[in-house]
Amino acid sequence: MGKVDDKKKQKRESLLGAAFALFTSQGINDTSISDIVKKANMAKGTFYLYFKDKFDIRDKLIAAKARQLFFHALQKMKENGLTESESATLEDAIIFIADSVINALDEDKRLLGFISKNLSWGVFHSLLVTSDEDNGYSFYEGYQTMLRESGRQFRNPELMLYMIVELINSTCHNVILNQEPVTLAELKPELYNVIRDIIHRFEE
Amino acid sequence: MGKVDDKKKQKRESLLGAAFALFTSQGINDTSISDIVKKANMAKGTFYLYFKDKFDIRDKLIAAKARQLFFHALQKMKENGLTESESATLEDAIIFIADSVINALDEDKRLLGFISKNLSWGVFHSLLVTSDEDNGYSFYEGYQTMLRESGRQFRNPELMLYMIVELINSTCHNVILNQEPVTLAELKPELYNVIRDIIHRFEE
Amino acid sequence: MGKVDDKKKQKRESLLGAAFALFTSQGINDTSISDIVKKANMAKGTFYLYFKDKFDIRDKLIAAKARQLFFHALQKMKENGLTESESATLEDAIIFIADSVINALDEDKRLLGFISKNLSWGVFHSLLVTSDEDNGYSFYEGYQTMLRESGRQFRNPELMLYMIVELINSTCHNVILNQEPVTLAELKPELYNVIRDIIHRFEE
Amino acid sequence: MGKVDDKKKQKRESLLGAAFALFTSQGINDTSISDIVKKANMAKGTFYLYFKDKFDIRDKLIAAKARQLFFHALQKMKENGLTESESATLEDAIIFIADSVINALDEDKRLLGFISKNLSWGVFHSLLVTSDEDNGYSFYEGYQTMLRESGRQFRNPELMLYMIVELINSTCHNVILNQEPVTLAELKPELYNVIRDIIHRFEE
DNA sequence: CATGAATGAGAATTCATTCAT
DNA sequence: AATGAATGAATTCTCATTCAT
Repeated sequence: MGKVDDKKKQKRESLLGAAFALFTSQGINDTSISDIVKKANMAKGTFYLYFKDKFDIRDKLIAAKARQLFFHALQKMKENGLTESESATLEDAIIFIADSVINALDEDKRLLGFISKNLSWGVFHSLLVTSDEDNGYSFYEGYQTMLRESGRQFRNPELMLYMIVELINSTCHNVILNQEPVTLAELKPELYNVIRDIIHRFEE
Repeated sequence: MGKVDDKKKQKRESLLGAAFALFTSQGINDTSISDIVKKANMAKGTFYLYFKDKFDIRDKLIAAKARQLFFHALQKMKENGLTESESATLEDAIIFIADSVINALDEDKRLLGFISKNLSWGVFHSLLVTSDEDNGYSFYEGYQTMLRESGRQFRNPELMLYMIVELINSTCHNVILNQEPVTLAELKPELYNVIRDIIHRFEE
Repeated sequence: MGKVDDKKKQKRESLLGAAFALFTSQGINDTSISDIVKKANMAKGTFYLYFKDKFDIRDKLIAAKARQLFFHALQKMKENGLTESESATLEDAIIFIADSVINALDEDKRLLGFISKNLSWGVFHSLLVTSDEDNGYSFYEGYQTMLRESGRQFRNPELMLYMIVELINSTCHNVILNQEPVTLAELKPELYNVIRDIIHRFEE
Repeated sequence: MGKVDDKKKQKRESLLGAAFALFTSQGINDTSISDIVKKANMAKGTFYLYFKDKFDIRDKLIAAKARQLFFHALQKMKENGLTESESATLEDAIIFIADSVINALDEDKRLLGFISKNLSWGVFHSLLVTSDEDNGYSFYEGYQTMLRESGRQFRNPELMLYMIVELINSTCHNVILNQEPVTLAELKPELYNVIRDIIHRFEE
């Protein structure tokens, strides 16, 4: 039984870890495969046993990190019992999740730089629909359940989500990294108001 | 002023043109200084007489292209006489400009790819406040004039603009390039509604 | 003898087959051990249990293929009863064999490319004198028998054979692969005439 | 005037010289671009200013060396006044040239190994028809002149030449390098006899 | 016997930048 | 001002071979 497989998983994790550290500290373009394997204490050839090239490992990393981010946000929401509360609206839930994610990114600016620059809708969407191999949870199902349980009707739920995600992603990036044109504290209330507006607009 | 200056300007333009063609067709990362000077019919050394490096010419290009885009949109608005119309609201004007820009980008997808990937708020902002060396027009002044002439009061005009610009930029990118998750025609009405909401939210 | 030996022989054959397919389709230089074992459905290490390296397996292959070629030619000659015919001269026999081999190579151009590029006199000679492990037949003995049975005397039979073989090999290679400077049909009569001349020259 | 061009020519020659030394001493496959530039005392990048890759420089080398070989043989023939002699036949002339080339290759076995392994008919033919850029001499014209001046008629002069060249090339290779199956001294008379036969065969 | 993960030297190629002309 | 030859560090990727399982 899997002593070998264990080792392989460990190597893979090592490479992912090293790549993440380097990507976030010096940028993807300035990180070479050489850098990654040196940091991971492996031979150069080993990299190619696990990943096709730099972009392959980048994509795997983004997916993993973004998934983690959402997973933590959902867990937090469950812990806070928001889902059971009578008065909590759909808006509250979505904003709670957004706030969790934003706070996490604010605390880890490197992660923000990495994810935000590379998170296209394509990646995000495939992340949504693919269920995690470890826990089998699909975010898109969760989203749909939330909408259903709210008892309300929405026109184009996917577009609604797209606009919310893109708005958050694009406005927070510069605000968190450069406090420009406002601070995060100033942005948040306005952002959440607009999110409420968006949801309202899509309700039938 | 003179023949020499003319020639210099011409060389500079040649380089900018060649770089733009290459950046948009093969991407910045895959374009070398060698490629640029070859396309511009110049010697390699000449490049360094006009630009510091690849990123220098990239930034100059983005600014020029984005400025052009807005300038055309404003011109179009003037031609259509929207500014003189009694009933046209501030919302109408802003959406008119947005629509012009979006349509231009939809017709020139390469330009979209180039600008959208590189247009950070920093670049956009410096573009706003800097007045054009040729015609001395500053977009930010124009924006403020528009707000003033509407006779209405807004809380944080810069943040308002920021959110609108980021929302447009981030939602249109993928929709135009991949028609995902909806087509541009489907996105537009929803997008413009949300823009109206944003403006409404910031009114005092 | 037994199951184990059978399995071993089978593995060896698998490797030889895979190597031949790859050598002839992509060339020896562009074929790696990795490619070979992958095609043979084996682990990399297994290769080294049967062959020393790429050149080892190449040499074994050439010998086997060349031997096969001659063996088929001889069989064909026996079937045609050329050997028993009264009027058939030594020249007729040699040209019959040459023609068989040339036709076979013309029909399998990949084999031609492979053999012709790698068939040095050294390999050919060792092929001649070594008797096949399976059927114990030595070509050189056959050649000598042919000469003896012709009842004629030749000065330097080995050199005579050498010149014939080299002439055939070197002229046919390019003609078959590129039809240059003439087609095979055009070459053949001239070639066979020269072979007759060569034999004549060596007769005492 | 060409101070720069002189330097360029010198660099090119340096690279060709280094490549030839290495190709002939360790083989093409075992010679890397790195080796070549190191031997030529240049930076690696410089190689690519003059040649596309290893095979490009190899082809240029073969052509140059083969051309040289023939040129020397022709010069020698003129010096010996063979062309003016009444009694010298076409056969004598061709064999004189062949002998010159063979002797040169016998004295420079490295050159032999290099040329003989790489001299396909394609290369040889392009060498024949292309006139040298330096002295404008085309070997094929010379060959045709020789035939014409002999006052005799030949069926397919190109095929005749092809067979002679291939026979010489293929038989001498192994004989010179390994003295197998005979020595060069033993091969020569037989070889030249066969060449006479070939010429005779093609006469109408 | 068989496996296949791991190695790490080394190959080809690119490219920004310099500098003598 | 303009040129373009030369540089050489840096990068990606391959591959024969070993060896613990």
